[in-house]
Amino acid sequence: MAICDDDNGALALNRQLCFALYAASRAMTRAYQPMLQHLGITYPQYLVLLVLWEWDQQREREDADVSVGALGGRLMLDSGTLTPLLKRMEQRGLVVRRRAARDERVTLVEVTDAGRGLKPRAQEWVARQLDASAVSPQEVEQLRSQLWAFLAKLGGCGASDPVPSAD
Amino acid sequence: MAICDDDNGALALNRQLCFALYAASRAMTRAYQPMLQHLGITYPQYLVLLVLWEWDQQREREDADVSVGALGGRLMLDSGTLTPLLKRMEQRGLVVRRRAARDERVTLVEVTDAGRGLKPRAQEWVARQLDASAVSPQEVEQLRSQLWAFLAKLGGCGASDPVPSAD
DNA sequence: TGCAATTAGATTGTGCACAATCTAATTGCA
DNA sequence: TGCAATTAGATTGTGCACAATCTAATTGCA
Repeated sequence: MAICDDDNGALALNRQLCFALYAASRAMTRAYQPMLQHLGITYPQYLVLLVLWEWDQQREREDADVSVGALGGRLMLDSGTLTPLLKRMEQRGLVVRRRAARDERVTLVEVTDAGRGLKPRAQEWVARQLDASAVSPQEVEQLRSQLWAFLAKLGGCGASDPVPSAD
Repeated sequence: MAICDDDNGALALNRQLCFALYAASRAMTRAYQPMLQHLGITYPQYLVLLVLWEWDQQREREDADVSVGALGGRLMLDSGTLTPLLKRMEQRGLVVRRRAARDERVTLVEVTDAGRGLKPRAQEWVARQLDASAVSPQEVEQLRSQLWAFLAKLGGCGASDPVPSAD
């Protein structure tokens, strides 16, 4: 094979990014394992709870219920992923699922007290990890904003940085 | 609920990063779908091929065979993921698997001509995408190096940037 | 106002990830 | 030199992701 290294060119460069994303995402999941195992949930279930915790807090009005579609929109996941995941969470008593009264096609998801109860523990763990971590808040912020800029440019189905410029 | 927004604090910040990584990784996979479907492979299979193409080229000596373990080390995947994946690739004629003669515990993986044949098509597609993309090579490079720095700090099991500082 | 088109989830099937465990081959030391 | 410890993959089981399809509810227009 007398082909020089440049043969890889664009492939090699692009590969670095697609592989880096893939590896970093899995490494992040791995880093959360000790906490998740302790709480008895999975990483995607944790992400669902983060959204539910946030929305649970924000709602002032009684009818601000969360549909499977709204959750999927926020997490960019479809019903094929969420339906079974939410059923498992329901079995563990973390959420309740019920059909909306005014449109029976819609399934509403609500976090239970048990689900809310996991929040302080998660919060404490995350805060401790950030303190102990070699990664500075500035690095986290920079990486986060670059990832969202990248996501937006990938034309990702309505992807928009939930923290546009300042928080 | 009279809890103020700061309640989310570290949780919200950290959440942005872990979710951004998760979403960006899946968005990247999604962006590759048109090509992957055309080639009849999956995203992880594509990553395996990238490694095999690279190593296939580099080997000058006849015995530079790739073990499942070496592949797993490079991709940070274990045998539970790779074994079935490689079997599927073997069934499609993209790779050959055989036991090493000098250590029967080791399984060697080799890319076939059919597997090599996909490379030009992948290369062309990636080059075209990069040209058409709204993302500049500088952005790609910056994001890539930051992800690797982050990966290394996560203490990721021997994770090291394959392109340490310059390429 | 009835019926075609749309919409929201649920279901089905394939392919990862990964923890836990198993099996067979190999090492290395008593 | 025999046998306990180690090592490399393979296997098993659970839980995502997601494309494709299905079903039931709802809309909206002829």
